[in-house]
Amino acid sequence: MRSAEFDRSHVLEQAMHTFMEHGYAKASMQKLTQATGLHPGSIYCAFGSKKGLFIEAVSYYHQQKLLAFEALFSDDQAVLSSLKQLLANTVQECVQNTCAKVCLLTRSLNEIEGQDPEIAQLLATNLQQIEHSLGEQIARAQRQGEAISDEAPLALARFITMGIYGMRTYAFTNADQNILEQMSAQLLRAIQKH
Amino acid sequence: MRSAEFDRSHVLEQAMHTFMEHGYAKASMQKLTQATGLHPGSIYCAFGSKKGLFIEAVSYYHQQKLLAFEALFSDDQAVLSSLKQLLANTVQECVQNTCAKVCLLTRSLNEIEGQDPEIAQLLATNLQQIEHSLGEQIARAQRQGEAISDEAPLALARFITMGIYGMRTYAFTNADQNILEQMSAQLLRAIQKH
DNA sequence: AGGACTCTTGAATGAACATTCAAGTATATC
DNA sequence: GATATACTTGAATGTTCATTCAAGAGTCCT
Repeated sequence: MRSAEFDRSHVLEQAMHTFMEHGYAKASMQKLTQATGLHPGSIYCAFGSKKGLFIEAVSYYHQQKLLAFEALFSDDQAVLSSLKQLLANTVQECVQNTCAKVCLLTRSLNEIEGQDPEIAQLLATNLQQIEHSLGEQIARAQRQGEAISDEAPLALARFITMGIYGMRTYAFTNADQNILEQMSAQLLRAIQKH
Repeated sequence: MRSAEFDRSHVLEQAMHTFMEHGYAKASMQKLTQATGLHPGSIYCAFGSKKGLFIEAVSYYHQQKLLAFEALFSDDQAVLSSLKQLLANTVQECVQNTCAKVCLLTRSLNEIEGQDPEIAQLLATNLQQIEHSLGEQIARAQRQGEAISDEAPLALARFITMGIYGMRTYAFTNADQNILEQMSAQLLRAIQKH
């Protein structure tokens, strides 16, 4: 026996950054071997293929986003203020000048469309899971009497989710923090009671 | 002298469809020659490169969208009803099962990020032009006393634009017509007077 | 210490890619 | 109809790509 010499999390972290920076197609194996420090053979041994590595990197990204979401929406805090923070964090990501400005899930979903149904399905499922969690939080806000619209919580969650997707694409045309903050405020207002 | 044997508009139309279906990177010259009926040499003679062909195909797409926009927002009609129709048309595109479901501009913008600043700039400029036209229409609606929020027309136009971008990405996760129509209604409500 | 097992290495492989160009072909002008 | 001037053709080019694999090296067990 002999255990693998590399730290799987660290490799996935680097691969994730490479895919975020270059997209799926343009993240060549050469870039991936440089970023991860692994040789081609090791990547194929550990992940099977470039696609396999991508799928694990996506899952790694998704896991991180889920954890951040759960940390943000802790039970002892108003849902609306957590939501406001979620949008503020998204804006902060969008105005970065690093690969952190992109959402690996939404960017890859746009790229992969019509190419690989298996990857598209994985991305969609991951995004829907976050949307679903958001729906639960909005339902909680309604139960707790926060000043939120009495529409179906899932409809409100979808609307916010769509808004975040839209902001991410919008930021590629104009990564102006003030504009993105104004959009966040408009989104929040749209789901509040008035 | 001898005039070109192919119809430039027809070639751009076919190239546009190929880029919409496969994205920029995966639309290989082989697929492009098959779709357009042109041989590689002819494409390079007429458009310089794959990138040159893409840029012209994007401009062709943009031109079409601008014409459709102007036809929709004719002067003798309430802006809000044209806007409603614009969103309904977008939903119809999103639920198609053909390449017509994607917006070449937003999809390419997501794909190209961090790869080719020249193309990114072109896409952003084209998208901003439509956003700007929408802003003018919203200003007109305000002047004509339609039941629309009295926020800055550009801010409202940005919000709708963002919403459309969001719906397009959302549709990749769940192309349900009812859901997309509900989102459209939520977007419209958010910019109306209340 | 020796042998068995497994992981690592990185050059080699073949496919797919964008691009070029010399030969071929059609048109226009005189 | 001859010549010049384009446009068309598609095989060839060189590059880049994902992937493989045989040789090498490390680790564990007896």
